[in-house]
Amino acid sequence: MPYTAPAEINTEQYSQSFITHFENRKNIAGYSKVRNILRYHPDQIIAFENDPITHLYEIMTGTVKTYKMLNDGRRQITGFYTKGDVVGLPVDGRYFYTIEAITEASICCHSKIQMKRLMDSDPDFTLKIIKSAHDRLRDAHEQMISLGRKTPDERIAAFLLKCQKWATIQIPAQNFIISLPMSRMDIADYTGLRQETVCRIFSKFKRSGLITLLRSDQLILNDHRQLLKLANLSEDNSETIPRYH
Amino acid sequence: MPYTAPAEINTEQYSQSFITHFENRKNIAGYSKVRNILRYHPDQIIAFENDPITHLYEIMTGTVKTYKMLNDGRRQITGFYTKGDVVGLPVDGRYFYTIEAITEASICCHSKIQMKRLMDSDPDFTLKIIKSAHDRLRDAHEQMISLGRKTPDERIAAFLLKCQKWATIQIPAQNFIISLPMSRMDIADYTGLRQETVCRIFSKFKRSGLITLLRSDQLILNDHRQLLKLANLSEDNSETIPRYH
DNA sequence: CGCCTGCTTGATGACAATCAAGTTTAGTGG
DNA sequence: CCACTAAACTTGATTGTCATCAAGCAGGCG
Repeated sequence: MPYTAPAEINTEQYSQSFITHFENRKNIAGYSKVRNILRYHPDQIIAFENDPITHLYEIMTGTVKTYKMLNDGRRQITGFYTKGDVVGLPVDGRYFYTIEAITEASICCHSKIQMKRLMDSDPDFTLKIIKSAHDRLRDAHEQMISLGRKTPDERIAAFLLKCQKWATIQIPAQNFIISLPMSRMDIADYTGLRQETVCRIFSKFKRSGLITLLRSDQLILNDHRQLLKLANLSEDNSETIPRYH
Repeated sequence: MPYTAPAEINTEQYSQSFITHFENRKNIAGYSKVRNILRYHPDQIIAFENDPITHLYEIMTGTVKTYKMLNDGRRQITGFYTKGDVVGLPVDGRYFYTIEAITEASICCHSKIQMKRLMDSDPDFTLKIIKSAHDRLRDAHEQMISLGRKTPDERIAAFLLKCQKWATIQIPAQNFIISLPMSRMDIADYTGLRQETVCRIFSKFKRSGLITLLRSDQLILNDHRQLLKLANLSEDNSETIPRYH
């Protein structure tokens, strides 16, 4: 896959950034220097595994994935990220994952150096950075029990509920139609299954009325309660579940 | 399992703490107030999943594990920790894992409040906190590709190399004998296998000469090169591999 | 010594991976 | 607008592998 440099776009059209998002105010020392929004195309790579860490990335729009690969091509997707998610930490070291855009995505790239400087002057900001690390770590642990101990059905159920969560973030309120921006292969590489198995479970859930498949990338969750029960989620997702009508 | 409060022990006999460990100096404002070393017995629980976060824990001696459980008893061990490892972050929220001692362990408990206060006054200290979060996150991602995409043989190989790393930290230099403080069941719950499968792979590795089993909890790695190749580790572990004689 | 717990080995079966064949969808050009 | 192509998705048939069930073994401790 050829690497094409992402286009730098006008930052003025974006009202949000890492700092405003977390701080709910608009001006901080060094703000404009840090801010740097880039637009990425599907399948475009944002950062490579093992490259030195230079930035942390805040997703503004679109969906992004992180993954690790083995030398023989086996791949594990370690996370999907949408609006508001922050990938990376301002530390010296190398990325232990590749970051790749799934859809068109605008991403705010914060330089590590500037982040460090900002941390010195603003304790609240520092806490937000640590909070984002905590979020990533919670996700990772949830995924570990999924991969290590849950059945394929449970993993897919958990995945679907996660998708719903993202949907409610990107398109707040209403709308029960959930879009899956990622391919079946991506879902398989996230859940530790094969794409055929993912398909079969989707079909099974459809037959049992648990979900409705409008298209291969659009579905409706018909029975959240059942899905939640099946997913065996240990984290409390109740606050993000829209009410039934 | 009955919960018994850990014994508070004399802090004077310990020369190291989170701060001195990371900072290489001995006095920081609030230092003595933060410092609080407790001793835990095997199988004693240090913190429960879903309890509010009150402390972060720095392992001084012994081995500790974190795990998540499903309501039907399935368990995933998400990490093992030894001397120098830090578990937890100074954020508001709840532990998303249970922390339990495997061996006798002395643990420095740093109160979240004090940690936050310390972060305000010392940017270097803050960076160390973030670094420890980064380390935990790297481990988690490595474990995700292990659980999701590696074969049982590869997972055990990776696990054994990790054990060696811990051994070289706890007992620096020489000594090729590696002690496994955890049970077969623990290894199974860490690698996403069953204890019978773990046993079989141990036996297979033994038959092939890859390892020597002195006792069920003591072994020697006879062929690091082969083991590394088999483990398919994406992180660079070369610096922690002792030389052959 | 005998019991108990943890570890090891064996036999069998369930289930997801694999291999293979369709089917749908999206994109392209006449 | 439709024909054609390629890629993504879905379904089917078979196999291999790890979980399961079961039995034996070894070490630790009263």
